[in-house]
Parts: sequence; structure tokens; C-alpha cells
Amino acid sequence: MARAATTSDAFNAVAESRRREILNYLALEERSVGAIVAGLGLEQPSVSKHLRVLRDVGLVRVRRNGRHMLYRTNADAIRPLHEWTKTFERSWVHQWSRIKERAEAKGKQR
Amino acid sequence: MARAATTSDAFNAVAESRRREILNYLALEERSVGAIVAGLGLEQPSVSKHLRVLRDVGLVRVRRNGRHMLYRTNADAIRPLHEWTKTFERSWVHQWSRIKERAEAKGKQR
DNA sequence: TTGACATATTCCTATATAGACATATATACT
DNA sequence: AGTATATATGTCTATATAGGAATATGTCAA
Repeated sequence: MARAATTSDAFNAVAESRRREILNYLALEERSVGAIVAGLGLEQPSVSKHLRVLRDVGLVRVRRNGRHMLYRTNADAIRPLHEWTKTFERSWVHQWSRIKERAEAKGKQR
Repeated sequence: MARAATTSDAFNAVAESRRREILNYLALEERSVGAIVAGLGLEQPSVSKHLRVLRDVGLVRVRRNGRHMLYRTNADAIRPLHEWTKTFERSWVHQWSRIKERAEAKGKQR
């Protein structure tokens, strides 16, 4: 069996770094395909295809304005990734306390 | 060109759902390969291969105990994903205020 | 050393890309 | 209608899987 399709979920769609760049670029304001092409220095067909994948998994929304297609990031679709990574936050807290403990131990040494 | 290797970074490694399951399973305590096989109901070679990928990108740590290999999740390697998803948090806050605004507007209506 | 247990690796195959290039579709303008 | 602009899609290719089956490697125990 091959890898799961890039359009199977947000995790797979976001695995590609260009697609993450596009999502970053579209996070604050909607942009046309041409703007993405110019802004990120990618080939137009490549951008269109990446947008297609992102659209299929709901990571971007589109609206048409004349002959321009305006895309914007749909942050809600990223939220599940955030939630999943968050489940490991506990360990970082532990790390923090470990660092703190070390710092305190060092302080006591003097 | 094909997709980036699963071992190229945490994003690609984590795209596979089984690997996420394994990371969840190993988040709180270290476990042997056999325990993972039994706990998640996967084939042993499959688990070994997934662990290999996770190990290559630093998502798990191993130590040997007799003939058992004890794996545990290295949460620090997940942190970059968390940080990236977090950059979109702003939009969720906006959503929150939008919901709040709506709720307040409804309250005023009465 | 031999056997049993635990884990890793190899080989094979169907499948899915991402990029480059060419081309199709859609819309606006004259 | 005809042309220019903007975007999407199709084709081709090299590459990388994930799963299954078989097998190799490593470690302990008698």
C-alpha cells in the first residue's frame, strides 16, 4: 500500500512544506493565485494544485472576484492538529519544571 | 518528483495515523515493541518500521532492556508542529469574539 | 551450543504523489 | 466575435511509500 492521499486529512495535506507556506501566506488576508505565485515564487500550475489539495481538506476557502480567485486560510481546519499536538504539552511542562529544578539546584549550590 | 520522505521531518512522519497512535501510546510511559503490537493490534514488522521512521526524525527515544526495546515519545520533537499550528490561533480568538459578539447581541435583543 | 523469544530488515507490489510542460476553461474588455 | 488575462487541469516521470510475507539479527536461559 502507498501513503495515504494528501487529500485524506489535514495532517497529510500539511506535510508538504509549500502548502504550509501557502497557508501562512493566506492566514491574515485573502490573496489571488497570482499573488501567491509572485509572493512565494512558485509555478502557477503548482500553486493551483496545492490550493486544490488544501481546498479538498477544507484548509482554505475560495471566493471568486471577476477572473481572480481569492483564497484564504481556514484556521478552523488546522485546529485538530493543534489539539493533537497539545496533548503532549504535559511533557513540556515537565521539561519546564526540570529546567526550573536544575536552575534552583544551581542556585542552591552557591 | 514524489512526496517528501516520511523521515524528512516531523510533519511528514506524523502524517500517518498509525504513527500518531503510536506516539499517543508512548506518550505517558515507555513500552516495548510487543506491548505496542498487542496494545494497538498491529503487525510486528509494521510497528518496527513505523518506529524506525519515528526514531529517524527524533519523535521517539529507545533504550534496550534485555531483549526488549523500550520506546517512548519525545514530545520535544512535536513542539515545532505545535508552534506552527499555534500561529493560526489568532483566528480562533477572532472566532471566539465573533461568537461572543453574537451572544451579546442576542442578549441585548431581549 | 541450542532453542526460544523479541525485534529489525529485506523483498515485493500497488499506489500516490510533485514538478515540468502543455493545454483547457473562465472571465473581462474592446 | 476576438483577444488578453487568470486559473485549472491533463500528461508524463522519478520516487517513495505501507503492508504482507519471509527472514535476519540479537539476547537470554538451560
